[in-house]
Amino acid sequence: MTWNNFPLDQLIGLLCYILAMQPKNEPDGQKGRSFIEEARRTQIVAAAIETIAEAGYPRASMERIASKAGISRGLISYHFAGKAELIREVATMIYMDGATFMGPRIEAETRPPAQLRAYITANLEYMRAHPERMVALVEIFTAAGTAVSSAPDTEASAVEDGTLAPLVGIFHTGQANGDFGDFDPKVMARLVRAAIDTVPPQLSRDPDRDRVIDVNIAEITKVFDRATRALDPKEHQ
Amino acid sequence: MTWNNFPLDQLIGLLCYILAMQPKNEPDGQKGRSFIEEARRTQIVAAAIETIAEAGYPRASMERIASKAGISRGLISYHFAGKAELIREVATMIYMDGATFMGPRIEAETRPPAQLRAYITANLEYMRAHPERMVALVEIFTAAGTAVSSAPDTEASAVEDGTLAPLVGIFHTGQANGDFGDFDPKVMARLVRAAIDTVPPQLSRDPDRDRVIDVNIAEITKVFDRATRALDPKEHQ
Amino acid sequence: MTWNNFPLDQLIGLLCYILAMQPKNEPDGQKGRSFIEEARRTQIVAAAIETIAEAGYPRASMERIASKAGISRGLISYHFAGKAELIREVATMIYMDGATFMGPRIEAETRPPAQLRAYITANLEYMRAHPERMVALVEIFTAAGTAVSSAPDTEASAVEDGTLAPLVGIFHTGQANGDFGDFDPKVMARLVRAAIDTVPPQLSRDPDRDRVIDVNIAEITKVFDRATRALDPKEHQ
Amino acid sequence: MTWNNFPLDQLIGLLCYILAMQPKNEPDGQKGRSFIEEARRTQIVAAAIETIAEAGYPRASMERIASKAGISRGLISYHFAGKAELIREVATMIYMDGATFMGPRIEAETRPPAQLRAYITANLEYMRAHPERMVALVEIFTAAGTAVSSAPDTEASAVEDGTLAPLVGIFHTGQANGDFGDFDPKVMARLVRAAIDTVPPQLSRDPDRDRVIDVNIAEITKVFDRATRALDPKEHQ
DNA sequence: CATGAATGAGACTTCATTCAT
DNA sequence: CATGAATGAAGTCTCATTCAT
Repeated sequence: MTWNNFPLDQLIGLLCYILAMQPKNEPDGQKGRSFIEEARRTQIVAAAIETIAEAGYPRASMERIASKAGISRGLISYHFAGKAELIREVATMIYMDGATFMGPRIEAETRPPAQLRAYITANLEYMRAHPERMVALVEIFTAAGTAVSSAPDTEASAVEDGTLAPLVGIFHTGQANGDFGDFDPKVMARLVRAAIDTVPPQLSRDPDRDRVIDVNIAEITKVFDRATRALDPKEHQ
Repeated sequence: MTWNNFPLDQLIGLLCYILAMQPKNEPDGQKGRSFIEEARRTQIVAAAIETIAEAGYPRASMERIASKAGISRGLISYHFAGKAELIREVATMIYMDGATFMGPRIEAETRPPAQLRAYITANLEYMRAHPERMVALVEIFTAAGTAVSSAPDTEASAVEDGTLAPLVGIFHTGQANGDFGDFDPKVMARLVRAAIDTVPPQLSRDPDRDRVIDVNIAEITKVFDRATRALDPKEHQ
Repeated sequence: MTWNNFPLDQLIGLLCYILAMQPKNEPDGQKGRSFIEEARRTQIVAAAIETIAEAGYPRASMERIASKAGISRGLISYHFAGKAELIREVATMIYMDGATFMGPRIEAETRPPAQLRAYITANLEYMRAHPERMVALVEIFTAAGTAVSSAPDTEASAVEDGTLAPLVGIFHTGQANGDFGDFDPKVMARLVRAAIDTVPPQLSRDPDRDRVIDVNIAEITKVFDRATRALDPKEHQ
Repeated sequence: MTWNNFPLDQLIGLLCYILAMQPKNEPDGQKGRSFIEEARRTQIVAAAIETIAEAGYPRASMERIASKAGISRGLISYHFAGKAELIREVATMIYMDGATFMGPRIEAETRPPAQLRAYITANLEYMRAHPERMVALVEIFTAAGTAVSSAPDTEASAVEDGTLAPLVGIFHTGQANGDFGDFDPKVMARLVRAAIDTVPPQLSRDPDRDRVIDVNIAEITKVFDRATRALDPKEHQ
């Protein structure tokens, strides 16, 4: 089982849900987009990330994003059907990039406990490399998340399922082979994500980014190592 | 040391931080308020909680809150100095009520590990009783938190410190007497809170509230029981 | 000709115009008002004067006036048909009181030039005694004056005529007996009033009230003494 | 010393005070403004002047100004950062234009008494040409002046100093060379301005604009000519 | 492909006024 | 006679979006 295939599929599933959240659905998005258009979209998404990370989602108006990108408001509307699509693009881009960054690191491990540690560590290392991206993502998922979700049971749950899928997969495998103890995989996955999502706000507050990352890697991996491992001494180590 | 005094003091410390976030600080606020006024304020706060829980903080406009309460926009302005004061009241009310609910349950336990379990359990039992309150509180602390935080190191950190103080206290005590192992109390407290704050969104999505609460109580207490306890000598190293 | 009768008549004429500016015209106002009612009205008017003088007319809301008086908003509405009537009462009260204060001082002089000096001096001495009243009056006549005047030629002109009448009378008399030179009495009266109305804003700015009053009395009387007196050396002195 | 340089500098000083009254101070404002934008700004400023002159400052809401200009409310916000900036622009525009109009006329005179007459005459001639502008300006400086002034000694005094500076300069020069007698230059300047500011309200009331202007030019110049000139030796004492 | 002018909805607040008690 | 609860209008501002150029 390669990580590259497994979770990326799941992520793409997630992204389809995200994309499906808005009615205006361009044919695919990968099709007839010129080079310039793609470059502009990338530039705008980058500006949006910076703006959201610095000013917070509620203050990230199209105007602010545009001026951060050095372009006009209208140009954003030209390239994106609306603010919702832009935000979706931001989330998608960060997810895809994050998966590319984290995938190999998790794939490098063979046993589920090590994969879990790698998952946590890779997430936080990605934050160390791109703090503004993760800050932005958390902003979007908190501030914008509830604002967007209107049909409670459908979309939001699906998005969550997609987000948690990689972790749930690790837990299932580990429980099957006895590396992990007995717990609800989905609930545990949610706790891991919540723990990881604890970090971006700290990065906004604490200037010593490296220390924050290091401490949290140590503590979070330790917590979930203990929380998930099988209890029987014989099985352990 | 009774829990009644200890964490309530801490919570009041938190509330002072919350109140201090806004300049207009009435002498006490508890003074000459008529019965009708108090009733209206309570009604408006309740309507605000419902609105925030249902529509999310960003969509909880004064208009929506007013119409949920069946009153006019102006009446809210008559009873509250502004939206900020209303939101502060909502947060304060939930915190105070939550402290009243949870205090005795935590106080009933004498040893830190049991206090930690009681803290988690009491939080989630309170959510079972008042799910919309906790949804609203999380909305406020996420959506509004980032929106408000302009001075990075001052307010947000102070509010967080206040929120985490009771847990940090438990951890310090338990580490001192050997009940708990070695970990960073503040980071661990943040993880516990993050785990608990995982639940309100689930309540919005899953109609089977009791099952959600039960499962999460079981899993979260188990996770942090394992994560915090002192290592058995034979397991160590 | 006694000053007491002459200008007071004119002022009452002015006041009738002022009162006529608003449709709601109680029978007379002097009639069936109880003692308590009169006391309340006086108290409210005094609070309005203070509030306007301190906060400026635009900021002098009914709420602020009420709380300055230590009573409720509704009580003002009970005693006055509306804000317009209250403001009219304020203007009327100040005018009447000012006339009572200044009348005898002007009447004490027999020749028009001395009456003019007395008029100016008495006005400024009244400001020294009751600066807040004059500040309030100027506030009302500037900020509120234009806001109220809707029919250009009718009311505003009438009010102005009434205001200037005493001075115009002095000038007519003085020109008839040769004490004054040749000039347009109404225009000159307007200049005298404008000069006097220059002082209240200075009182708001300069804490040394006495110096301000003294300097202005000296300069303004000197200016209009020179400006109005007959030119022929023989007639002069 | 040319008048063109002297008072324009002073006026610019005044404008700096006005501009400094509001925190948001664009680098220059003269920079990259398109032709259309400049035209719209001019149109909006013109509409604001008309509205203020007709309805009075307190009734000159953004809505009224917009509908007078035949545009939407939002468009004003698009071109001006807020109402304060719009009003500042109005004041600035009138001042600059007035200075351009009046400067040469005053500069044409060499001796201070003639300059004073020219100052008064030019002011009133400008009112003849643009009565609504002066009405608006007086409205702003009275109604808005008191509304804005919160710090007594700072802004209001500074603005007043700037306004009076040109006249004070004339008086100082004239007193130094013996053309003027002994009086307080600042107080006298205030009286001259008050006299001039007497005229705009008359224009609102009297349809015969030319007569009003002519009479006031004659009377006001005469009054301050007499009031300021050095006393003839035989008249003295 | 890009701009920026323009709109209109919506949010928060202030305020004068009314009315039941 | 007095209170204070309540309303609704009006005002300023922000913002996403549309559209002519």
